[in-house]
Amino acid sequence: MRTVSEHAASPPSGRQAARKGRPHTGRRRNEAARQAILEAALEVLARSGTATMTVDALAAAAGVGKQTIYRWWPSKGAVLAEALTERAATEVADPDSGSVIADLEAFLVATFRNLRVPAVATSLRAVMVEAQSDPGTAEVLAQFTTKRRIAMRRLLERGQRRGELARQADLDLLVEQAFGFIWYRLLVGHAPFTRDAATRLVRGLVTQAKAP
Amino acid sequence: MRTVSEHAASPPSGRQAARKGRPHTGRRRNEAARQAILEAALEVLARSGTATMTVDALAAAAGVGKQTIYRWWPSKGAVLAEALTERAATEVADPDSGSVIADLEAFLVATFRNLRVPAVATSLRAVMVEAQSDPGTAEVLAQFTTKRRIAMRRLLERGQRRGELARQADLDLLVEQAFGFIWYRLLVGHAPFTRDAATRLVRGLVTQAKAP
Amino acid sequence: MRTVSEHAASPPSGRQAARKGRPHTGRRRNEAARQAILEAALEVLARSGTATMTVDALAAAAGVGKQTIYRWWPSKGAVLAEALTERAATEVADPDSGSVIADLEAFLVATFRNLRVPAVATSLRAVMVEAQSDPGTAEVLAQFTTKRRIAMRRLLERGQRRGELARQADLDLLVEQAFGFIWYRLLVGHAPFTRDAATRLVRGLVTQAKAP
Amino acid sequence: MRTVSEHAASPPSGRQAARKGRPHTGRRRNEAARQAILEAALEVLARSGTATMTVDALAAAAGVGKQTIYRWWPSKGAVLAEALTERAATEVADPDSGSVIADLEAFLVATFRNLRVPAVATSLRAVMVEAQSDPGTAEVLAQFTTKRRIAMRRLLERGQRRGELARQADLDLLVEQAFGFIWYRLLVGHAPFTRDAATRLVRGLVTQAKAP
DNA sequence: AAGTAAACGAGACGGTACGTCCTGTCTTCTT
DNA sequence: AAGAAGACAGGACGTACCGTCTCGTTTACTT
Repeated sequence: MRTVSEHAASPPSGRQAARKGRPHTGRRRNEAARQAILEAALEVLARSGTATMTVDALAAAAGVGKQTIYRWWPSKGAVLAEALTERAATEVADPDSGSVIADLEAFLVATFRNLRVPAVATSLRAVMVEAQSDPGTAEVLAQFTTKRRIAMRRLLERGQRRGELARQADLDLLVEQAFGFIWYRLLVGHAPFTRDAATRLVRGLVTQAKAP
Repeated sequence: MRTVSEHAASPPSGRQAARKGRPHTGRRRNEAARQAILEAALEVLARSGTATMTVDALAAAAGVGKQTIYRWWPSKGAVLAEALTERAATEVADPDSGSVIADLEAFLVATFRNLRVPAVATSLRAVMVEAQSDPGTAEVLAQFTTKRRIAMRRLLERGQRRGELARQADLDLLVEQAFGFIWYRLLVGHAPFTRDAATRLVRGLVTQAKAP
Repeated sequence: MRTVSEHAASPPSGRQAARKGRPHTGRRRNEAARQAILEAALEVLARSGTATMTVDALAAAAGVGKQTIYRWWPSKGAVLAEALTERAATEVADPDSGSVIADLEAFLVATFRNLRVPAVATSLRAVMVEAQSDPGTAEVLAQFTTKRRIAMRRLLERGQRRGELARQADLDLLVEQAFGFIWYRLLVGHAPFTRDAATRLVRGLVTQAKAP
Repeated sequence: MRTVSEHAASPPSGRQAARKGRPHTGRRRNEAARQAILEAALEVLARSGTATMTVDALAAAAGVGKQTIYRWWPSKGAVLAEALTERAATEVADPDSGSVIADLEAFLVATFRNLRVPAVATSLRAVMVEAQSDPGTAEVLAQFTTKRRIAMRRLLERGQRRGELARQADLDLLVEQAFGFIWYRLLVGHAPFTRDAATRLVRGLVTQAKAP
């Protein structure tokens, strides 16, 4: 997986193109520190919410100097966002059973289950909050959400190709309705992420997608 | 409309009940200051987003002491929420043309037009951010969003009663899909609130609602 | 005694002249905090030298927010310099026995005794160091040293008026030789501030001052 | 002249003695780098004073890795001290005209002229500052100042032997008064190193030294 | 009219977190 | 092995806000 930090590390490689013969000088990035920071981010957040999620606490928990954080990430939120992205990639699969309904249900049920974990919900909320005032976080969040939308869209496209969904179904709209529903519940908090809610959402989306 | 500040102002009234014979002493609340604060809140926010929305800046912009803010509101977010609620009450219509499609389109086109005003979008984002950490703001936001959901639901119910929508259509789901779509775009910012987007959203919702 | 902080507090009074009718608004400076900071400065420094003399430690020792320090002093060094100035005023007297030799000896013996106290020597060194890179401290140090030079000069002037010293004696030169000797020993540390050293210095200065 | 870096460089030579048959392995010390560092030290210092005199800046200015500095010198101040010592050795003369007054005047006028060069004054201040917290620098400074005191003392001794100065004149005191005067002006900065100041100082010292 | 009490603009206060800077050490690749 | 480059842990810096706490003034009601 291509991470943000790999991207952040790319400028030196970029300079490589400019100055031939100097592919890299100096100590390399410490991968252990990177991992420690990402893990500490989730742990600190889980420990007691947004309040204790300070850069100092993060650095201390990771056993790292603050500068090492600021060297590779534009902000606290960007760290968090990357930590989330990395975990999401390993946790949410891309089901392919041959039936859109089943796939969509699997996808959303798994997502909802994930969101019932308080630490996950808190993390996502925190990233969204940061993104509203910090461009660095906003960018990482944009990448994260885009990746998720693409994942669901691909799932739907398979169903459409198989003729399970109407040819003229507006897949992008469906995807935005689905993730909109999720984030809205996550942020407004008026209703929980029950299994039943997932099922109803699937039924609604499929109904819309099948109609000619 | 019962505002937060009226609620916040109640303790003095509470003391009144406790100590008979002393209905009120001292200077009364300065209504001009209240207005100045609410207006300044929107203005400061519009000026340059969530970042500069500090209590000091708000107080300075309103020409008011900080204590005057903290005397009447529990938090910055509460001020903002009240400012928004007060304005929203005057701006939102409830169209009733006899056709759900027309009504829904009117409702959403108006909403989208509103969200294209930068100051409005910024304000809503700020309230949402504030609500994630401040319970007072969260409550106001909950009231606000509930009111909006009810408004759209009523609109849909009229259509359902008239037989325009399927009897078994999941109206609550439709409402959450709609507002989810809106808030998701507002917060992630990956796509604008074009008129076309509103139309597509209406079409999707109606398709889903009409299917048996 | 007019202190630096009083001076620093003067801008508001200065504005008073500009805007009539507004002699002062808002909470006044907390004199207790000022005292606590000055005392903490000496205490922290005495505790373990220049190393622990950080602004955070100073603030913590005084039970004060960092901002309260930065509000009234341009830098750490300026605090220290003021603390020293304030103490010096109370500790070093202006002897007047009728004999320059006796007075000068009293003055220098007292000064040397003071400099044998490690905390005092450390403080003076620290201020001198700060003054080399921080203009704020430099100014306060200049005031401090000027005051001390004036004190010694007045002592010598009395002797000159009484005819004890040659009329053409270069008093400013004598003063700079004396304080030069002191600071040189303090900073280079090649020899201690013994009583005998004080006596020799007095003899040398008087010899020079009496010669026609 | 035995320099600090020669001393610092001795451990490798020490290892040479220990392990016979392996007189030296690997690359030898780069003399060009040593020179570059010493020159950069003076240049960086002259550029804008003590504030910008950081190890990173020094390394960058010398086109050298930081480790190369730390490999050969115990501290920043030691570099500076060596740079200064090296230069001073070439610049200071020991006048011997046959007259103490003339010699002393020549010595001090030359010294004052040197101190009017901003880069020289800044460097000396920096070393003095560094010496207050770094023992290595303190030692080098002690050597430097001792050497200067001895130079002046020798000058005075010649005069005393020739009978130009009183036999009981306290030469050490005179020397400390002279250098005290100089460092005091250098560090407090209340008055410049004019030619007239040098002359007055000479007159004062000679007056004191001639009196019986 | 005098007294009393609350609200007000102003701004200082104790705290907390921020993002930057520097130090002295460690790591990588080159000479 | 020494060098240039530069990442690392650690820790101080000076700034920005927060929510609270005085100040002296203004306004309104009660005697």
